[in-house]
Amino acid sequence: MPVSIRKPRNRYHHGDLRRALVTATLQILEDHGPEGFTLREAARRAGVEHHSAYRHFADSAAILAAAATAGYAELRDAVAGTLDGMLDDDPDAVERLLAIAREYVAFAVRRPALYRLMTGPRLNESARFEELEEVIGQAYARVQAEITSGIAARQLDRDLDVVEATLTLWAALHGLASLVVMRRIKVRRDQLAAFTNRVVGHTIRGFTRG
Amino acid sequence: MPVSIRKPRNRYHHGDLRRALVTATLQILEDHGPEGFTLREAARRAGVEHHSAYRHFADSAAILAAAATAGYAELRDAVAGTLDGMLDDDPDAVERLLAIAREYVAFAVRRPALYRLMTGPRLNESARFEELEEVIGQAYARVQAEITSGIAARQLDRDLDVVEATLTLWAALHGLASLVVMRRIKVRRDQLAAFTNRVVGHTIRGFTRG
DNA sequence: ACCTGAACACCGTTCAAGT
DNA sequence: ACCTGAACACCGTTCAAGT
Repeated sequence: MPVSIRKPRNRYHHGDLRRALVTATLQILEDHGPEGFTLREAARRAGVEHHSAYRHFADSAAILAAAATAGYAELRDAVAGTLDGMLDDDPDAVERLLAIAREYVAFAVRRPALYRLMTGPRLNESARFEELEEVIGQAYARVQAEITSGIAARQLDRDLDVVEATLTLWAALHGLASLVVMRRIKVRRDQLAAFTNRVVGHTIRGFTRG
Repeated sequence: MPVSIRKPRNRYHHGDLRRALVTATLQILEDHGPEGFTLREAARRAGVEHHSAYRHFADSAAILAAAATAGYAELRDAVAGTLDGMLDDDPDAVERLLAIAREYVAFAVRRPALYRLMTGPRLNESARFEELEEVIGQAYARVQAEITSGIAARQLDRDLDVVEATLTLWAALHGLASLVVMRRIKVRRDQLAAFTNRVVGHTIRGFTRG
């Protein structure tokens, strides 16, 4: 008979089944793409009977929403990290927006299946998921703040509509990332940053001078 | 006993089951979105036992690919029709590219579920579907031709890389259409054309002047 | 509180016939 | 040639227990 340990680990997930299911979902996405996800497979990888997932999520869409939320948080942090890392050099607004673009596209290429989930039809009725909407809003707000301060610094056209410019950049980033991830645009990895600079540069150039 | 008619209509689909399945698929998309499609539901709407679909399609992805092919053909024709309709007035390249943009976004808004199918993850391994790739290529080629002649007419920057400019515009169109269709950007319908002009205008302005 | 287990109505795909 | 029908291994979700 084995010596019993104090902390009862035999309950297996110790209340972390929620996290385990999200982790399993992210793994499934990497292994089999967004279409490979099933609630049952996630439960299988987490080592529990599939019905257990309903203790932590309303339905299978809620698990995907949680994975997408983690993805947007990573994207938001990657963008913020890059911008914060540039603070010392204080480059101009165009450079900072290009840095956002490179980071955004790099994220999509780094996690293609997760990116497709985050922007794909399975999250269509995502208004249900507050936390997801919030973290998307945070990522968006960071981009808008950069454009706002670029205008204030007179490095972008002072007549620019901030909201519309942010949406324009967002659309350009998503469009490019999406086409690259879907392999409709083929770029070598070591060319990706330069390619992103040139493509998004066209749009950002449209933001300068009146 | 009913009078027999010469043409044996009782075979029900007369060999048009393929078309009937694609039509049914397009209807399902309109009714329930891209996630609502199942092979069995398409067969049900076409009035046949579900297995009959395998006589005409390799698998369920092939039915979706056929629906997407029809969608890209419609998009290609809509864009071409708009451009051809402008021939008399001979407007400049910027105006013609904006017309493409408005038509593209209008198509996506007109057929949101079809658009999401056409650009979504379910068509990921679309390289299998020759006809689909071909019709996408045709739509793409029409856009590239406009940019090429815009450069020749000195209305766009002569140093523009035609391929990269086309990819840039394509990304801008897809990004905008996608965000609108996914309801991440909310625009009133009667504002959509003007909004598209302003958003894509930023990018196209990046194509002008050296 | 958290997880199991059986059941239900689906799904795509394969095998074997029917006409 | 084209469609049916039964079967198989899945799926998400619900109901009812188990500890």
